[in-house]
Amino acid sequence: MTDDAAAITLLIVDDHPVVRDGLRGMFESAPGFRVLGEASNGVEAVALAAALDPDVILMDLRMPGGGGVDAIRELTRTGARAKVLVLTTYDTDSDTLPAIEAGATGYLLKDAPRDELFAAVRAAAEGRTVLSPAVASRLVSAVRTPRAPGNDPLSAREREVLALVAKGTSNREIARELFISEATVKTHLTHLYAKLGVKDRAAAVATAYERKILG
Amino acid sequence: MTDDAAAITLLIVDDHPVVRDGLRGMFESAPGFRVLGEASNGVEAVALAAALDPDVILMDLRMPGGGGVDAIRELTRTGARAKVLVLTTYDTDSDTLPAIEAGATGYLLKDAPRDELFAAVRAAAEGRTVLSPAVASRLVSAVRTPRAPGNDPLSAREREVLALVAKGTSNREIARELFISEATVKTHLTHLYAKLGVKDRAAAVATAYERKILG
DNA sequence: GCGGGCATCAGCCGATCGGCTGATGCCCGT
DNA sequence: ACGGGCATCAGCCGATCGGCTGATGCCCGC
Repeated sequence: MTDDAAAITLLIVDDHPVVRDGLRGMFESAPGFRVLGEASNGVEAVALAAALDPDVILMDLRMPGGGGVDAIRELTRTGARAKVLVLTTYDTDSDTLPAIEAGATGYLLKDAPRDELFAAVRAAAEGRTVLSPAVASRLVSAVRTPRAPGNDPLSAREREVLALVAKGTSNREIARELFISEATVKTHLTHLYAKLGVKDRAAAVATAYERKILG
Repeated sequence: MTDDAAAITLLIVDDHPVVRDGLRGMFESAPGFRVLGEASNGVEAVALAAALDPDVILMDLRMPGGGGVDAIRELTRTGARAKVLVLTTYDTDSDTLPAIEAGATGYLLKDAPRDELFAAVRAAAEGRTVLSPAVASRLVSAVRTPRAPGNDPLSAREREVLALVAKGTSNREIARELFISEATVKTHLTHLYAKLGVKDRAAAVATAYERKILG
């Protein structure tokens, strides 16, 4: 079954051997697919993609030594023929949008059923976009809000709250510090999370440092 | 009562007018004290301290436009005669140790009873150190642990966890990402909090950026 | 004068976090 | 061989957080 002439050829990229084995086994035991190789990080992936010229690359994000997003960007830049199907563990992954912007054809969660995975790979091979429901809904909301989810300036009050958060101040303490209620602090936080495109205070602080809002 | 020749002269520094009024009223209605002036930030405080030459400066930390710690450092550097008594709202304040290092003579919480406050000011005027119990216990634990609570290098694993925290990853997600249990993630976090001298993930991320561990 | 951004507040809820206590195994340096 | 740093894990608990829904008042620009 590995020499099916019409088979869709695959490259598997994941830093976890267990996952690679699982995927390989799954696709090798199904008709219509052929696994050409495996890579354990983004750099390897780019090299192998050039050497093996697969139809579809199943790619994890967040790998030591060459992140997935960078690899996708590189593949896109060099005009690789392969379609990239991102296969990640959590939809909460903050790299969702960057990955798609970088040129990923699809974005699935690892807990997707086998059949859904097969269908997704076939769809990706044809260039059709496949998104898991959670990611899809996130995308529409991102589009619905035309603001660049990154360059939205924070209000003075929001920066003030953020600065205190960076010092390890709790919401209640921030409230007393600024003479407002805890509810208001939470509102400010919710707003600045949205503006920064993050989901908790730790990531907000990190993003703020990256963008020179703090520091 | 404001022209008592033996009165202890005071400078009140706090960004909240309410607090300044409260302190002024408290000390003006008590014998043995004379309030020379008020400042609402650190810069003002340094200037007024030079002009008025008070015995004791009651200083809040965390003020807009010139933080309290910087002001204390400046006063110490210029060899001001005044003793600085830090008067802050929470003992959770992360500036506790820096303030004392900078040269503060005492450190009290604002909810201290009047008499305790008076006694503290008298003690400060004589150069004796006064610490609120919470701060005192923190100090001993800081001394008990001879490591500089700031320069303790993180282990590779701790840095790994911290980097994920900065991306907004939850403990559970980090656990799966690194193939360890959530309990272990929490252990790493507790350790790196101690090493960085912070109390939550947001402050850890901020400190890591400040020290170029991240970014 | 109306929409919209901003700041303020309320209450509920489940999820997550952080503290505490305690334990095991590994490796390294003395 | 012993101590110590590191990594791993458990369970309990209260505190905190973040999401959700909804509301008010202010000010500004069109």
